[in-house]
Amino acid sequence: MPPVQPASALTDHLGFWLRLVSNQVSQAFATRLESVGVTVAEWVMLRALYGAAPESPTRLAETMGMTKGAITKLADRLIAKGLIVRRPSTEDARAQTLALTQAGTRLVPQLAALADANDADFFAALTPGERKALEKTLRRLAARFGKSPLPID
Amino acid sequence: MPPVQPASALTDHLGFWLRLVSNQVSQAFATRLESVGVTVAEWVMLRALYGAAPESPTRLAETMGMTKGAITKLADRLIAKGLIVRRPSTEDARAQTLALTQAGTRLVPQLAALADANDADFFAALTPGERKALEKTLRRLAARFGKSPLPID
DNA sequence: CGAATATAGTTGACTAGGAAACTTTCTCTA
DNA sequence: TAGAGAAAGTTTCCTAGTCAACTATATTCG
Repeated sequence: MPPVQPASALTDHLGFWLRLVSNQVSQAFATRLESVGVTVAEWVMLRALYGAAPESPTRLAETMGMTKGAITKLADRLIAKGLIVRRPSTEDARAQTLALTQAGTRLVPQLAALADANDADFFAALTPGERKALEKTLRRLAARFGKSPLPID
Repeated sequence: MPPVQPASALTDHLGFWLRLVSNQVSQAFATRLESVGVTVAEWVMLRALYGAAPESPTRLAETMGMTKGAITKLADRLIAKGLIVRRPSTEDARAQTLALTQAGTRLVPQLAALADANDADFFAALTPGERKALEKTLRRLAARFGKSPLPID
């Protein structure tokens, strides 16, 4: 083996640990959602539509941090599952609106309960103080970026 | 709008904030790597091979948290770029080994410098104490899961 | 020893998302 | 008020993964 120049390790970066833990939480959540036949991205869209006026795909794309093309396809899937409906806007002939169906509306609280349980389980190892500190730090970092898209929770 | 049952918001979950910030860091890092024509997954594999004996795809799959199929394709790309080589194992006729080429070996320290810069910039908003606390918390959470795959940094 | 089983790696079918081209409709301005 | 440009959505093509089937070789054990 040739002598190698020093190079920082993957684990030397906070970004690494952030990503590792984030992946673990999301994977655990995805597994829970799977039992209800919903993906994480679907949960995010359903939650975004819950208790809100019908939203346009463009607005959803902005808040969810996805492209409009991705929103079109995600919406198609949720429509196929009967959880949302797409209707032409009455004001703008170009625009569409997305809204929950009754089935979708009924589902969201259940999904929210899964999200609560996942979060509680995952962060149970932390003391309340640590949880608060973590949240504060993360919020601060997130804020540095101005208006950020929602991640896929 | 029908009366809705209460449902926790996306932002009520620590997992949400973790994911949001993780996405931001990774996106920023991906942008830096793009200038060198390397993806984040490629960086992880290159770094894993740096200063180490040749690795088998199976071991890489475990440490990188990807399937063997994904490793095959990722390795194909790095081979096409001339950064790694694949050779049959001398001990096991089924096995392959992956190792950096000279070009790959030369590249890794540059990529590590990009990773360092990305991390420094991103977490510059935190005090040293906060950074330490964040790292400690993340390491603890990560450890709860026993041996975890590397995430895509 | 030889058959069953396990393991290494690749491949193909599929999924989810991004980027950019495209259609339709709207808005703004000369 | 016509024409240029912007905006809303969809569609197409591409990328990067997963999963499961498959081939080839190793290992185990009756």
